[in-house]
Formats: sequence, structure tokens, C-alpha cells
Amino acid sequence: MDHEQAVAVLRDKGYRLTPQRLIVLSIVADGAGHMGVDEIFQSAKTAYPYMDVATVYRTLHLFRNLGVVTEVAIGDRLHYELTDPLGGHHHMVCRVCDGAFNLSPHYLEEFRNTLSQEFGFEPDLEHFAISGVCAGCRDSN
Amino acid sequence: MDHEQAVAVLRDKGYRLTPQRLIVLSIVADGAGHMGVDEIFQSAKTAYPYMDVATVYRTLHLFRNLGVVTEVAIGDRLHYELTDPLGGHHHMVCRVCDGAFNLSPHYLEEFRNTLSQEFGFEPDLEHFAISGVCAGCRDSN
DNA sequence: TGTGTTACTGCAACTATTTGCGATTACAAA
DNA sequence: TTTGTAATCGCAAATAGTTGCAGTAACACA
Ligand SMILES: [Mn+2]
Ligand SMILES: [Mn+2]
Ligand SMILES: [Zn+2]
Ligand SMILES: [Zn+2]
Repeated sequence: MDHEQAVAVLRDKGYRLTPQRLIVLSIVADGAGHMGVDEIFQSAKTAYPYMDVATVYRTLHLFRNLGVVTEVAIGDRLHYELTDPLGGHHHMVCRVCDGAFNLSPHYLEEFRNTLSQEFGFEPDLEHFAISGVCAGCRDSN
Repeated sequence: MDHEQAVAVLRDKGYRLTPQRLIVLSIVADGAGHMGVDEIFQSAKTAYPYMDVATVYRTLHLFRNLGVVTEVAIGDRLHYELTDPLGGHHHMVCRVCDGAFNLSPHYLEEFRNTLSQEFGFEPDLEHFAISGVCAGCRDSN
């Protein structure tokens, strides 16, 4: 997903291309990796001073529901990034240094299959963040 | 962990046995399974009208840090139960019917080992809840 | 049993997020 | 280009949870 494709999704589904939406989209698209809501909001207010946090939240939720952005809970805060065109990935987030490391979904397929086969339970395993301690922080201790 | 053991933990570590703490403990101990914070608070206010939500939160966090209760995020709300004396367990929580099913930690050991060996990442995998759709809800669809 | 220390509490203010509502505006159709 | 209308917005109020602070009370010790 890139900026252009995202705009096309909005247009195709009949959503209005408001300046607020385009600004939030640009910020998330230009940001490197996950961005926290306040980070996005502060940046948006610079470009458009009347911007309200409620609009940022509503816009991010819309984008998420449309698949344009992907939401990930890091700690207790939600973060957003443009949906990865290569497909899903997960994160290992270090609770000591707050570093985030990507994790291929492949590492969870086995787990998913087990739950599905043993219990008939279909887990939501899309772009989630697992907390823990990274190798660096473990060693320097 | 039972009521008596929990009181012993508090006493041994030098924490005061306030009526507020004993009330919250009794409520969680008597409740069947996970209880939401507001559920605990409402019940506590009946027993002790001056009870404040802040005290309930502080008490639950203390109990969690002492290992007396176990915290589990169900949806976006935190729930608490007395720590399982048989050792940890996880939950599969159905996002359709809100049902919660216990899951033995055994199912996650392989995943833990993989992350540890491949990335040196030590995940926090204690008493967590994985969201998804249960067998019942999947079939009646 | 009485007293002092300080852990703990209630309260109120604060943060993060959500929601209702009346005003605005994107955009389809004229 | 103008206009009608529903979608969207800003604002303010509401909800869940956290935190600073000044007063209260648990409990160690006399
Ligand atoms: Mn990601
Ligand atoms: Mn449990
Ligand atoms: Zn780290
Ligand atoms: Zn279900």
C-alpha cells in the first residue's frame, strides 16, 4: 500500500477526500515505521492548525478498517503504519529499550494450526506485537 | 494462591493489611474466573462505601506485582483473577461471543523456544489472551 | 495501651480515547 | 457554476485509567 493506492481505496469506496484525511495519510506514509497517535496528531496540527485529535482517531480507524493502515499495540498505546504490501508481519517489542523487531508470520503458523486443529479456534494473528526482552538488553544485564 | 496465602504474602513483604486491600482480595477470591475492574469496584463499594476506583487500581496492580493476582487483557479491558496455583495458563477469547477458553502453556513453549533460539528474544508469555473466533461461533455462521 | 512514622487512601486533576451534536464542506447532480 | 445533502468535522463532554498531594491510619515499638 502506498499513498496513491490509499487515495484510490477511499475514492472507490465513496469516502470523501478531505484535507484532514489526506494529511493524516501523508504523515503515516512519510513516517518511518509505526507512529503513535500523538506523534501523528502533533504533526497534523502543524500542517492544519484546526485539526482535532478526534478526527485523527476517526481517520486512523477508518484507514484501519479499509486495510490502508495497520494497527499495532505497542505497550498500551496503539501505533499505525501503512499496510505492508508484502503481507503481514509481527513485532517483537523490547520492554527494556522499546526497540521493535519485525517477525515473519511464518513463526506463528504452527501455533495457528495447532489452535485450529485441536480446538477449532481461529486466532486473530495479524500484525501483533509480542512484548519481551531483546538480545541486547538481556546481555547488557 | 488462596485468600489466606495472599494475606501471608502481604504480611511477609511488609505491606499493610488495610480493609480496602482485604475487600478487593475477597472479591477477586470469591469471584468465578476473571473479573473486570468496574465489576470489582462496584462490589467493593457495597462493602465499603468510601472505596475509590484509584484504590482498586492501585490494589490490583500491587497484587499483580506480588504475584497474588494475574492480569489478563480481554478485549481492551484488564481483568484479574487469583493466580492459578497449578501454574500459568493462557486464554483463547472469542471476539464473537466473548467466551474465554483456557489454554495450556505447553502450546506456546515451542514458539517461545524459537524466538529465544533464533533471535535471542525472551518473550513475555504469561497468562495472555489471544483473540479469535471459537468453534461454536465459526460453525453457527 | 499509647505514640510516631510513613504507607496508604480519597480526592481531584490529568491523560488517552470515544462519542453526540450542531456546523461545515466535499462532491454529485442540475 | 450553483446548489442540495449527507458525510465529515470541531468541539465539548464522557469513559477508562493514572498520578500528585495532603490527610488518615496501620502497625512497630515504647
Ligand atoms: Mn509493523
Ligand atoms: Mn486466566
Ligand atoms: Zn531491548
Ligand atoms: Zn464464540
